[in-house]
Amino acid sequence: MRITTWNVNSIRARAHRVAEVVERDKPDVLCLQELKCQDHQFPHELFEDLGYSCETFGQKTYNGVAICSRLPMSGVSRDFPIPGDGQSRGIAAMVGGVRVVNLYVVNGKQVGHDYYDYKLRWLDALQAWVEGDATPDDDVVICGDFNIAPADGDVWDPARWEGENLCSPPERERFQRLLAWGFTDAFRVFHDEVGRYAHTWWDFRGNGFGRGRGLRIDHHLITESVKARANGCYVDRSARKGIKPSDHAPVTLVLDEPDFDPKTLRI
DNA sequence: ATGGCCATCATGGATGGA
Repeated sequence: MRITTWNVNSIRARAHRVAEVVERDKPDVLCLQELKCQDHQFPHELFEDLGYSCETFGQKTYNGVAICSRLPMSGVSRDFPIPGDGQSRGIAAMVGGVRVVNLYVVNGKQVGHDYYDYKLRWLDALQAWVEGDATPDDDVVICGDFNIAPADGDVWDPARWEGENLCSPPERERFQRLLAWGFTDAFRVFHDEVGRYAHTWWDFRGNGFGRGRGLRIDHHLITESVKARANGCYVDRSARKGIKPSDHAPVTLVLDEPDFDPKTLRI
């Protein structure tokens, strides 16, 4: 089973780019963030034609998440970890015996901003939600846009980013708290490299992608039982190239494929 | 360089992204 996470930065603006990747890679599960549309505006027909059914949790203009699957989904949850906050940032479903949780973590804007405080509260609520929803013995994958670069090796210029939003100690501590509970950062199971092939997001401004100025902020967190089935995790940098790309690249977790080469890179 | 780029919105400058 392959589970892809991708912040598409508007599904309507990105429909063709998403279809291109999906047709080529055919992931079993596709977790999307930043739909930037309401449920009725989501391109369900496009995904049906590609062989997927989609559960969406949309919102006008901002946020919005969806899980699209080639396999049957059940037990769909929406509107967590802070129900009723009007922000569509969490959706989860059972797929192939795995609890797949798709998150669009609050960006935070800037350390000290109200949005940053909300980010930390949101991450605290996420921790509580996880602890109430699952145990470390369950088969759980939490994936999505975490808006956190966990370590300096995930940042193109750690000195320039030191203490900044996406890299600040308080948010990194919250990421570590999820690991302490029982999750593993799947990408780091298979890759110890730093630099451009370990990044998932590049700023549109100043040709950040072309200059290798990226961060790794999109992740799969997996419990031990899922880790035992994991054979790889790769970033598809090719999706960041070409006409009107998202500023994020898709990241794919590979399960139950013992012949998959874990050093696979999509340049 | 207190910026740059991009998507959205009862369409044009504000908002949010990261």
